[in-house]
Amino acid sequence: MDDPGDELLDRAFLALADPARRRIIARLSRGPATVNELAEPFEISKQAVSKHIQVLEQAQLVTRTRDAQRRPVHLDPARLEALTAWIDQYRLVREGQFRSLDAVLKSLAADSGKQSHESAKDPS
Amino acid sequence: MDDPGDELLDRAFLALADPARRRIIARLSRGPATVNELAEPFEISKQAVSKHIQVLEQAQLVTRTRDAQRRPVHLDPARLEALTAWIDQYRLVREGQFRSLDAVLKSLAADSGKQSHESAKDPS
DNA sequence: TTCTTAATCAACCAGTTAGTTGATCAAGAG
DNA sequence: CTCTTGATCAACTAACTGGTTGATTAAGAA
Repeated sequence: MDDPGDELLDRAFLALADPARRRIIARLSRGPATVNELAEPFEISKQAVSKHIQVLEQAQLVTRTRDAQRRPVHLDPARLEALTAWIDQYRLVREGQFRSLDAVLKSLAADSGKQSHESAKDPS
Repeated sequence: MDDPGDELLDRAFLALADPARRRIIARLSRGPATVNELAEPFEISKQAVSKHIQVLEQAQLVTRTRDAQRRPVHLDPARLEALTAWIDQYRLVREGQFRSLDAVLKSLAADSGKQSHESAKDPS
């Protein structure tokens, strides 16, 4: 009953449900950074930032390496893709309500012109 | 300093960070449903499901209408798109680290001009 | 009117999260 | 060795989350 992928989705979405962690993601998208570097633009303590990074790490959104005393944090875009993959399952399905579908239309070319979808897929 | 759109992102990601609410989203992607219908596959009480729907509603992921005593819940895909829009800002940026891009490549067909420059500013 | 159904409101409880401060560990530098 | 830097660990608090049960509102049906 427990989909093992569920917990990872839980952690990932929860990790992004915090503006500080989203800012950390944004910063890491420009390259790896240490805890001190990440903590600098925030008013919160370094320990608090370290906890945020732990949350991101448990969600597998970032990884940490070693460099002498420093522990540089790297963004792992693969997990971000898992989130968009989940969302993309649903953001299109009710055709009466969508808006800008540009990117998705090509990946749904097989399903064009219909509004019924008998997908027996039951994720999360 | 605080982006007002931030709070909506907070709520939306937090709303999705729960398997029950993701199942509700999945169910609603197949059409509107009442609270009782949504509560049926769960073991939790109807009140708990009602709370979940409130969370989704505050995140503007769903809307509620009125039909006699029933209050059918509808999925609002627009907000899901806002989430993918946020993620898409970052999921590709570090070219040296990506992994499986299969699904993404087609949606980036128009973006073919961008490629990597090897870590120009990063001491390793 | 009374009865049933659909759903929310209110109060409460257990577990978790985000933040703090202070101590500790690990790796160089002197 | 000692000292400094980078980062984590430990303990604690305040606030929030997810769930419960019981009462209440709202709309029809009898």
